Order: sequence, then structure tokens, then C-alpha cells
Amino acid sequence: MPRMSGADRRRQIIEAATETVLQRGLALAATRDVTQAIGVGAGLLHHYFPSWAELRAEAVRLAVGREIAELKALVADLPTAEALDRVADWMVEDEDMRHWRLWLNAQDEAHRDDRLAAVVNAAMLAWHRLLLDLLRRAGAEGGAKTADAEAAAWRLAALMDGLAGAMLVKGSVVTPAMARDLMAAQLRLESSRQAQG
Amino acid sequence: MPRMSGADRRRQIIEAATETVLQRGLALAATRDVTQAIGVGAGLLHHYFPSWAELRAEAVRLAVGREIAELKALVADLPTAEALDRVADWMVEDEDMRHWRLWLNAQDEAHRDDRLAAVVNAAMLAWHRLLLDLLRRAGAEGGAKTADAEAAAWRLAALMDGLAGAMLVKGSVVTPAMARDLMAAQLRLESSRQAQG
DNA sequence: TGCTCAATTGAGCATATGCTCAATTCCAGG
DNA sequence: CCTGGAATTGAGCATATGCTCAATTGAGCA
Repeated sequence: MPRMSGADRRRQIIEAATETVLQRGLALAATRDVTQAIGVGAGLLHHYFPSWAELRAEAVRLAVGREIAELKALVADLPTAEALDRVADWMVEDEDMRHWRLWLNAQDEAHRDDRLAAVVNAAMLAWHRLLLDLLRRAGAEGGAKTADAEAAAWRLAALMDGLAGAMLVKGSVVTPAMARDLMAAQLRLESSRQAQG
Repeated sequence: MPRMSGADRRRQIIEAATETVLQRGLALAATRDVTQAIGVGAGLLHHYFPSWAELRAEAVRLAVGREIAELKALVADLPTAEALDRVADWMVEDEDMRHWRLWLNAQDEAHRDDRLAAVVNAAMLAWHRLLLDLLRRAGAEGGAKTADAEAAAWRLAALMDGLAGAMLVKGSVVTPAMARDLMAAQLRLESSRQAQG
């Protein structure tokens, strides 16, 4: 309602879109959810974002970016072994799994939306980098010749996504506890391979 | 157009729905696509299936069931080592990846649709079983004490899904060739752990 | 004080969907 | 033949969505 500078309004809209997208899921989130949340006309949204696809991509970028940053910070100053366990825990920390839901939504919708595909790809690379750094820390401590850490990091990233997908299915046999343990096992396995060289 | 027995028509509709869902993706597939494909009125579809959600779940069940059956047959009479490689190859065989797309669509939509969740869960169990049997074959050949084959099979299933998700993103860094190799590596790793006991 | 231009409105268009229901067609069994 | 009931129709309702555009408001500047 109150007037705002363009930049501020833009940020506010992205913020609201992020919350919307987290709450309702990418598929169900609609422009009206966003405009109503901040009490604003429909036209205003399109004044700042030519299309919903664009805003939605921005919202996902923000949500996912924050999530990655959070884990990065969480793990930065921990001893390697603890850091590895922390990753597995973190995966399952989020009670309602909103962020995993959104991430899987985004990966799925990326089939149809190039903007989302770009966001998802960037996020995948960031994820890979985070895991790669962890593995290299483990490798350095163990005095390794660095086996194929790149591949190991991809495997870890993919396993995480796959486990998340499985555990989010309603009534899934794959419980969060199971997912965490499976992830932790692989994490230990790959990092010890790094440490051995 | 021509009259059909209820049972036949029902089957025909499911078949058409399966094709539709594979071509357009779960999210974009609509009842009209199905009815137009077989040249039939809108009401007829709802005469056999009270809701699109129901038909759609049936379609996914059929598609996924066939896919699992295909791989099972493909691998049944192969020596274990070859069977393992065959699984990794099969993952990437499907040119346009329609089936992987559908599978990931279904897993994603399962968040909102209980019927789909049931289908996806059943499929996950079938997948797990298939991989578990393979691992046990490997374990038997190596004269093993059977390490945690259950867990290994879950890890393989999840990794496969995760890799598929990653490689299906447009412009992904994870190419099909990469996915196959990463999968093959994990497959060999887990099966040799089984063989060692 | 007045002017300019960006911020903002919101009714409404175009489109797409699932689903209904009264009406029709046609086969099987008497 | 006839006839009962199943198969089938398809126009249309209800709903939901992204997006437009002419009009309005208001803040900052000369």
C-alpha cells in the first residue's frame, strides 16, 4: 500500500514470492498469492517482473542460495569429521522439508522452464563445490593423492537429492532417519577413500 | 468411436493416458489430450475414471511397471558383472529420457497426490528389490557374509534418481555419459563390498 | 505552488482446465 | 422385432490462472 522506491518494492516482491513458493510449492504458487500477501495490485507485480516465470526463478534463486550459504557457514569452522556428520544431519533438520520440496519442485520444473534450469544448474554447481571442498579437506588430512574427488562430490550431491526425493513421498519407506544414515555412510565412505588416496 | 466393451475401453484409455503422460509430462498432460488421442468424448473418460487424478495414477503405474519389468528381464540371465554394467547403460539408453522425466514428475507430484504417492512408493520398493537381488547375486558369488545389502540397494536407487534428476536439467553439467559412469562406479563399489562380505 | 513521472490500481480479457448431465446411440437378450 | 441398459456424446459450467491497460495517485523538484 505505501509507496516505495522501485528497488525496495522489487526486493519485497521477491521476498514474498520466496515465502509463497516455499509454502505452496512451485506448482501451486500463483501471482495472486504474492500480491495478496503484500497487499498490492496485480499490475504492480508485472511492473517489476514481466512474467511470473521470471519472478518465480528469482524466488527460487533466493531460497536455494540462502540454504547453501547456511550450510556453508554451518560447516566452515568444524573439524572435518564433524563437518561431514553435520551435512548429513542438516539434510534432515528442516522439519517440514519445505526447502527440499522446493528444490525438487525446481529441478522438476526445470524441464519446462529455461530460467529455472539456469538457477538449478548454478545451484548444483555450488553444491558440488561445497562437497568437493569438504572431501578435499578430508583428503589433505589423510595425506592423499586425491582420488577422483570430483566424481565423489557429484555422487554425494546426487545421492542427497535422490534420498530427499524418496523420503518426501507421502508414506515413504525411506524415513528421514534412514536417509540421514545412508547419507552419512556414503559421506564417510567417500571421504575415507579420499584420505587413503 | 466404435463401441467397445467396458473393460476394453478402460484399457485403451489407460494406454492412451500413458502415452500422453510420457509425451507431455505429468504436469502438462490433460484429459483433453487423452480423449482427442482416441477420438472420444470428454464424458466417456469420466465414465470410466471418476477423476483425472485416478487415471493419471493408473497411467504412471503402467509406464513405470513396464520399465521395471523391462530392466528385470534384460538383466535376468546375465552374469552378475555384466548385469551391473547393463543397469548403468540402461539408465541412459532412453534417448529422450521420457521415462526418467515421467518418473521424476511423478515423484514430485506425489507431494500433492496421495494416489501417485502410493504408486511411487510401490515402484520404489520394486526398484529396491531389483537392486537388492543383484547385490545378493554378487555377494553369493564372492562368498560373502552379506554386509548391509539393504542399505546399499537404497543408496543405489537414490543415486540413480538423483543422477537422473541432475542430468535432465537443460544445459546440465551432468551429462548422460557422466551419470552412467558415476552410477557404474557406485554399482561396482557396492557389489564388491558385498562380495567381500 | 504546480508539474512531471514513476508507482500503483483493479476490473477484466484470454485461456486452460476438470467435470457434469441431459440427451442420444446402439448392441444383446427376450 | 423390440426394448432395457450400457456406452457415448459434447456443449457448457465453474474455476483458476497470467497478464493488460487506461486511469489515478503521490512524492520530489523547480
